[in-house]
Amino acid sequence: MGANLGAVRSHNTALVLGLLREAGAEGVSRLELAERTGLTPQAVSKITARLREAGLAAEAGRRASTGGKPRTVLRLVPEAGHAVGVHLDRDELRVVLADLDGAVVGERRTGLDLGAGAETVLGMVAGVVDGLVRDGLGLGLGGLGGFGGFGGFGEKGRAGGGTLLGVGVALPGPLDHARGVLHRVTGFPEWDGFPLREALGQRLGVPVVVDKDTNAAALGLSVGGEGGSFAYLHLGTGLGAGLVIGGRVHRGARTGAGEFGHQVIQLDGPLCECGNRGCVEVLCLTAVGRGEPGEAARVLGVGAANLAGLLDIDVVLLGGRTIARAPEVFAAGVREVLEARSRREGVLGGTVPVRVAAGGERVVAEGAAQLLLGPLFGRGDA
Amino acid sequence: MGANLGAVRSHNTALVLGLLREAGAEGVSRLELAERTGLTPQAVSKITARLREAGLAAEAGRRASTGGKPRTVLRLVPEAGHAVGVHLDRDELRVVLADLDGAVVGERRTGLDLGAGAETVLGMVAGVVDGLVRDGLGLGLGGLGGFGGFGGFGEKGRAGGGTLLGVGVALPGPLDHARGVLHRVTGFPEWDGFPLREALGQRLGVPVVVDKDTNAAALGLSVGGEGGSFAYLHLGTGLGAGLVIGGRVHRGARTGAGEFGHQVIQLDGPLCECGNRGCVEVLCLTAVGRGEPGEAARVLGVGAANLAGLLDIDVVLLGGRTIARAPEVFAAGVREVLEARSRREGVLGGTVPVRVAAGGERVVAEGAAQLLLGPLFGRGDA
DNA sequence: CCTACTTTCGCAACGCTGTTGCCAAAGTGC
DNA sequence: GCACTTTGGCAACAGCGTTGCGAAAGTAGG
Repeated sequence: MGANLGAVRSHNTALVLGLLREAGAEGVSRLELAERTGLTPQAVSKITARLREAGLAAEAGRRASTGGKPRTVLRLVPEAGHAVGVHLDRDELRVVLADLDGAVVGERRTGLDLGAGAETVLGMVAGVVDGLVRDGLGLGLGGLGGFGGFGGFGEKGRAGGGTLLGVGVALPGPLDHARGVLHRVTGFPEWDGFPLREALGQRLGVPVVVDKDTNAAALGLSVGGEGGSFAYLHLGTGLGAGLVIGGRVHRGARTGAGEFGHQVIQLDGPLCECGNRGCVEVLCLTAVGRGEPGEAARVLGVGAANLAGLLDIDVVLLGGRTIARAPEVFAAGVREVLEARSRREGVLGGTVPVRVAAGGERVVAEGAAQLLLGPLFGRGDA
Repeated sequence: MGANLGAVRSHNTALVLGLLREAGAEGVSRLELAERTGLTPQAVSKITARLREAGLAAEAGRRASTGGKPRTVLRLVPEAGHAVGVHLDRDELRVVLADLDGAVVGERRTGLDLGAGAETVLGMVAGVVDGLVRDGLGLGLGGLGGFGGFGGFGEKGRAGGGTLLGVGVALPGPLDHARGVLHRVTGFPEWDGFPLREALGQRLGVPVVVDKDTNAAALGLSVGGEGGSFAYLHLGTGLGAGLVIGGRVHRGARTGAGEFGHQVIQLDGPLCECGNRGCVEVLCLTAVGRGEPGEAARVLGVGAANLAGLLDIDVVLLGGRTIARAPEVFAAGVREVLEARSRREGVLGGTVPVRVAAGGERVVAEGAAQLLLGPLFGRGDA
């Protein structure tokens, strides 16, 4: 909890690295970095010098002069590091290899039966990950080792395509993010209490981070440019939410946050499989089943409006397979409820916007990779 | 956003000060502080030496020996600083004077008509605050001046009963916490857009912080010992919530968070004065009006369960005049809903506990004082 | 082309942070 | 009374961002 000089260093380094990533290929000058961090130009120079020495940043041309020496533009070196993102769904496995920028440089996709048993699935995941890394980075796992702070980016760790930071795994159902232990994957009781993080970490020899699929997606969207606070509502075979509050994923003490599907919005309504009555999920999915996406959107909108009012978020993002089948219908329907409510209540700052999340079906896997990449840029749990 | 050495210093100082406050009259030893902050004992010695020199901390006896030199116990000096908390309600004005510990050392209470106009009310508040400070600290306002960081605790600032840090004002209705501007006090349109922070600050000559009543109460309860994350549900003439997430009050970007009363839990339910249908507030208050507190508690419980599931909070606290009339009925009713839901869903870590908030009717005013005291202990907005 | 000026950015010295090594102080136990 | 344990202050230290200053690299005007 207490801060020492090392903490200052890594905090400021992460901050600068984050701004470099945001700038993308266009780059940023040292003075702009100084302005945006509140640090002195000299401090930025020292920090960027360390980053350049580590191979994480590089000079990339210069700006036009404004009457004096032109500013030197710095940019992130995306190939300096990679992370693997695994989306483990009920019937599908998707694995992506992402560089520091978050850009996908390799992808594998295959069918999967989550019920085939932990060892079988684990072996499958390990095999696909190993193959992808071997192809993408030109080397296998095992010899790479982990990544311990910034010292880890020394000469030794780099080889071929750069350091592999680790593997992020996103999957549905309650789990313990901090310990990486699954709790209860709905419909697959054989996974109860499975220590996924440790098991996969030992198998692959690199750091592994586990999170709920909705949280991973929210993290990915947050790093991808959705600043501030937002809710990602995922409507697929179930309904869940990932919450980003003040730029950080909100998981709650037990990684239980985001139980959006079982918010009750209809007292004594129809019975949900969770045992309650009138949950958003059962109302929404039965409407979809009846072929009434408009009604489903309205129900989803009521839940979204509740959430937006309670947390004062900046934007609502929609995703998931069911949304993908009629994105505009859902977006419009949810938007209408939010607009109507803000009109009546005279909410400050206007209506909360509603959008369909960018990234499509790959959003969860990309977010899973960000579980490893994010901490580099100050988006981690620390 | 960037951190420099001054930031490290004030962060660690606030951390130590916070642990000293938590320890209360019992005190803490330097080594315990070192363990709990993660700092070295020597760093703690330096920090506490500064605090003792500033008059904020003092030695207070020693522990029993465990085989060597006994530990010296340090404690906070509560009289080293005070803050005023103002609870501005629709029909009542309550002002408390609190010391660094948050203990109330003086209180005034009087009837009030919020509709009497801004200038009249402002004059009344200023008069009561000035009288309370004069009696409590043995000096008037004006010569005291503000408090700028830790340098402000120099010899000059202290006089009589110690430094006055400022005045915190809590009141209902939407407002802008950052700017201290009211937006819309329900039922009193003459306050729309009133710059309360600036107006009262100029009048009193000390820093003023403005916040919603529910947020102030939540802050007070958080500092008072409710650690972690919780929701404070306030049921009085209206229904609102104050949210504490990870030890910090969550206000949202526009201070709009906590709109709990108008969460819709009954699609197409009875019309609420806000224009929506089936809000928790209208369902709950009409049940109270019908003389059915049990039904009101059930409705409140459904809303609380939605909130608890969405945010994964540690505890639900109840407060407000309506709760105070039948505290056990409400607590039991809300608890029952939460227990039933967690039983059905098999929520990890058991049921979220429900309690009636400590502090009674003074909880908002005490929390308002914490708007000034909190930042000293790392509970501020920074 | 040369001079004057502006702007960027690195080197060196600095102040301040927490850390480390060492030792005096203040107890207990035999 | 001696040996030992534990606490906590003094002094030297390493590392952080900051400040002062000057070299580098452009533009603008004669």
